[in-house]
Amino acid sequence: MATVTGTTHVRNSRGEGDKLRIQIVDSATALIDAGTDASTLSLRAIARAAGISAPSIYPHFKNLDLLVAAVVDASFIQLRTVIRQAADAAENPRDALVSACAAYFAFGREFVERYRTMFSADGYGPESGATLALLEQLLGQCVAAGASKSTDVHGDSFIVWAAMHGMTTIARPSRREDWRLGASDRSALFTELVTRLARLDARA
Amino acid sequence: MATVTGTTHVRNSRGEGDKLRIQIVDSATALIDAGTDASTLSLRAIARAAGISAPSIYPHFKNLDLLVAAVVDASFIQLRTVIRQAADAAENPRDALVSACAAYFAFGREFVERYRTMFSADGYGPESGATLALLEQLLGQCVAAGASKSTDVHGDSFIVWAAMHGMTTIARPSRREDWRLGASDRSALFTELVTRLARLDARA
DNA sequence: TGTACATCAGTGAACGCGCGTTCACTGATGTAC
DNA sequence: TGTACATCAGTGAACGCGCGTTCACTGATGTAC
Repeated sequence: MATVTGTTHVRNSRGEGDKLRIQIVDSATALIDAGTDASTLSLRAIARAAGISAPSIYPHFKNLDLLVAAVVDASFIQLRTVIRQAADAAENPRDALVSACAAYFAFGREFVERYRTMFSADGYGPESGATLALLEQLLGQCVAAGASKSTDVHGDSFIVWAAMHGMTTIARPSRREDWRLGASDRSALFTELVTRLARLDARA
Repeated sequence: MATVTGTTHVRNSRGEGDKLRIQIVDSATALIDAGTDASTLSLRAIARAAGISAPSIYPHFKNLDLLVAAVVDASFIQLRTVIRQAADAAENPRDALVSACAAYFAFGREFVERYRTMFSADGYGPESGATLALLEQLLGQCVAAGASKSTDVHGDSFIVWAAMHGMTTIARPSRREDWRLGASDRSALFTELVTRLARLDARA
């Protein structure tokens, strides 16, 4: 785990005190991305990383949970943006769904601890529902275009999401190395998982 | 979260000091099952729950991580037993696999925090591989009996496992209540997920 | 234009708390003679 | 059979630590007159 050394904070000028809020969220995000797990993450550690004193956090966040909630919310927005970009870059609904799912997977694998934090917080924040809704919309477009045989878009998008979540969290790097994946590699398995659950047609 | 009140410990007689080890593991398990999450679980809390003094843990466990590892190992054995019983009670390979998966899901939903702990610890312990191997064996029997079209038992059992894991961890009670599952309920979705990923034939 | 003042951004010291860990100990009990 | 002793199971007090939170403060800067 890398140690996040605190940059010394330069005092914001008058009327710009709210800037620190963003800096605090960014520092907390960096701390989590550096591998600090939920149990080690403390208000004081975040203050150190942000280069400020611990009491300076209070004007911006009443407690650690609300601070983490802000990180989680921002992360869900980031995740949704990444998914949407992947979908928008695709040529057809089927590719859009598959690419979107791949982007989700990639996000979770890149920001392991943050992803975990996003799904550890109670209620997942209001942004998680929007991410699922986006997935549902993409699957709906597949059905409309005749690329998916799904007859329950609502339910199927949920199981796609749940299964992706499992694939994202269970297959961590440096774990389960004793269990070889043989000929089929992990991302191929991931695509296969999405294909079957979304009831996509076999590739032409 | 229920508070686990410590039973007062009666001193073991001579030569039976090892009994405390089991009592400590049991107390830690009870503490976790009562909703104590990983960040709150402490050596002292476990000692309190077991009705002993904190230093009394040291002769049995060098540190908290090793104690939790013991809980995790025992839990994987318990999980595997539950799965195996479900499979053994079934009439055919297909039902065996589906029942085994349902048992897995039920375990994870009953012992939410413990399940989470099992998959939070580094390396998952040596018992997790055995659980996966059991799943693989069940899928293999489905293929042999002509109940599954899988051509990659190794890979397919992995994605079944990963997807179940996602379904187990993401669909927690009291969460996502805003997102209604409509006509199709959760356990039906779970069966559907297993059916598709294990490439089981449509029911007769 | 100059000055007094209110406000703002942020600090440093201090508190009580639960934690992991250590240490010397206590008292019961089996065993050797 | 009696007694001294070693061993065993477990304790209580103490330590230093990082934490969340409070409090009175500091010093820069915009604003009113």
